[in-house]
Amino acid sequence: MRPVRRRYLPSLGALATFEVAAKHLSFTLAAKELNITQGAVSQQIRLLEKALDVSLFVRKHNALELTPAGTDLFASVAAGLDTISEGVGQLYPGNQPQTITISATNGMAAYWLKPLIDSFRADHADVGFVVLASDEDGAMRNYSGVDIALLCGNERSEVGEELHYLFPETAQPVCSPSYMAAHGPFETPQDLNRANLLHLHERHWSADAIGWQPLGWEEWFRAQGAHWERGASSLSTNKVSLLIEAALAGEGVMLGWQHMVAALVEQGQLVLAHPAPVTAGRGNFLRCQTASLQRPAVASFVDHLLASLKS
Amino acid sequence: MRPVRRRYLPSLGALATFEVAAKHLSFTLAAKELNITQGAVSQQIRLLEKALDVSLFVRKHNALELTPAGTDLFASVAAGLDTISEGVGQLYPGNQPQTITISATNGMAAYWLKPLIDSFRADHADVGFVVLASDEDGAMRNYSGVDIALLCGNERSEVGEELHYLFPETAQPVCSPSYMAAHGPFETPQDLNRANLLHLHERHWSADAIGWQPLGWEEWFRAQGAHWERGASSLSTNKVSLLIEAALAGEGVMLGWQHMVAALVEQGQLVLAHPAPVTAGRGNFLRCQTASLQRPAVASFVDHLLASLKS
DNA sequence: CCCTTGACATTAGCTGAGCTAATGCCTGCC
DNA sequence: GGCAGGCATTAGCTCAGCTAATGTCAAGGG
Repeated sequence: MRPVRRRYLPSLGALATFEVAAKHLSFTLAAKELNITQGAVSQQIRLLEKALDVSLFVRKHNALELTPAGTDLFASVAAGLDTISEGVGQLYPGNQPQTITISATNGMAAYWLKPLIDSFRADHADVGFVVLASDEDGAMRNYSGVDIALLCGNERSEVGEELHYLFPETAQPVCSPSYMAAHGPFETPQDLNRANLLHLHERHWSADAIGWQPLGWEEWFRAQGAHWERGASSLSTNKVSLLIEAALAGEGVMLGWQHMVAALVEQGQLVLAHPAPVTAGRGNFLRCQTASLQRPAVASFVDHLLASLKS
Repeated sequence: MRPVRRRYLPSLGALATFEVAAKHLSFTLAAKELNITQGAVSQQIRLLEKALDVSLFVRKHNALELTPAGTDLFASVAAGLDTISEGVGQLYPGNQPQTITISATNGMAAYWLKPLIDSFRADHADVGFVVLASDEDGAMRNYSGVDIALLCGNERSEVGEELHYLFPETAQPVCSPSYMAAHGPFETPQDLNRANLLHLHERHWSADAIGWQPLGWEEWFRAQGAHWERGASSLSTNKVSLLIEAALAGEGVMLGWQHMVAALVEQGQLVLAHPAPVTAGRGNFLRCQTASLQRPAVASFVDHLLASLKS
């Protein structure tokens, strides 16, 4: 049986989808934020325009523009949803002082999350964090005990939780500038066969909290259509931190996840040994309990985190 | 597949349902306004409270009260939906001067709708009305040509339209005060056998625009568990207006639909010959095109009409 | 000029939120 | 004690909202 229309309005969910699409001017990015497919966004917008009997977007090649009607509607829908969100948020007053509990894998926690927390705390010194990191203990992802879980995979949310797509699982070869000076440059993928390739051991991937297909040098060479000669390596470990420290020390070349090494590359501590990436068909997500999101600090942090992905 | 949560909010449709329930302080009345069952409202509110992890209502016997959290949420959700409604309404500017086209049966148009239009125009003198009334022409209900249709039955809305429950189909015996003085009182239903019962002819009920099971004296006596002696009657007509004029003139007793005779009873032109009602298992509805509702005058009139049912 | 890329459009098909219908529970009223 | 009326609950139905796949189109690069 067909849902009833309320307040003479079309689907309120569709209006919220419209708001996200209008914000991004992209159905694809809206789909990512909402964790649904681009086709679902496209269809929902189409049905909304039909129900309202008005065009909201001008479709251009590889771009969207809002129509004047769409611009006006975006303003009022965003304002209306802001009002509603504020009201829902105020159901949970007095949550001070704030502590936010987050779970993540070790590498994610140390090389991506903590810097982000530090930048957040620059403006929110009153908010404390509990960071629960492990590659082995799968229970860390179980989230009755945490506010936010950072996850890799193809996640789904359950009743009572929210899910946000962060970025794809992409890695590139990186090494220290000194290693590059001594052994580089590596102009073709094939050239990396002469480097000391540092390995993330199979045990990392099969650990309980990860449980994914490996994304290592074998996958990298295959993606570039090059032949991996499987030369000797000075290090293979299941500990990402040991790997990164070895790379920083100039020991060799590691495959570095973009989100983990971006800051180090920016600071010049690491350089790209070769620009070619390898991407797994999975993404990184943030999953959060709805109840936690009613706490302003948690909502602020999630906003901060998502905003950081756009800069 | 499960709908995604937007803006960390629970189902926006559920929040809109909550707003209606909070306004009425009744799941039953909210269900009537939304044209869904009371169980659907109850369930939706229960799931909303679970998702928010907060109680919004205190359930009392035959009554609801808003909790403090519910009161706060009601204010913000109503304000948010007002903002969104206003934005949607403004997609259709420049609809001046206003003309509203309404279809109804003859009796409904003459004895209920027109007084309502008059009271509305007291405050909206710039709005004109086209009233299309017929008991015979079923095409009047076809609503590509009308903004609003007043209907009797168990209606359903289609895509692109809204439906509102107005009131049940209930009738009571009425006559003029002079007839009452001369022939009354009628203390038991059986007593009405000695009155001149005025009849709405079968052709009225089988007319194309109505097409319902009759609701006449036979049904009234049966509902009271009394015996109808089928005495002679001075008038039987398929025209409700002729019937009402005969009753006003003191010719006899008619079965008067509450909504049609309420004003005449209030003005003392008619009195209840007997208070017992008969109710058909159907209701009266207002059905309206979504596109029409975007016009402010139409929306205002519908609000006026619905508000009049509460006083 | 052809191929690739990336974003929107569309469609077939799946599924659980949202609904109905029925019934139970509970309290106040008569 | 029985009735009335409103909320709670449940079994079961269905289509809105989604996925997955594919088509279309225009811009950019070789």
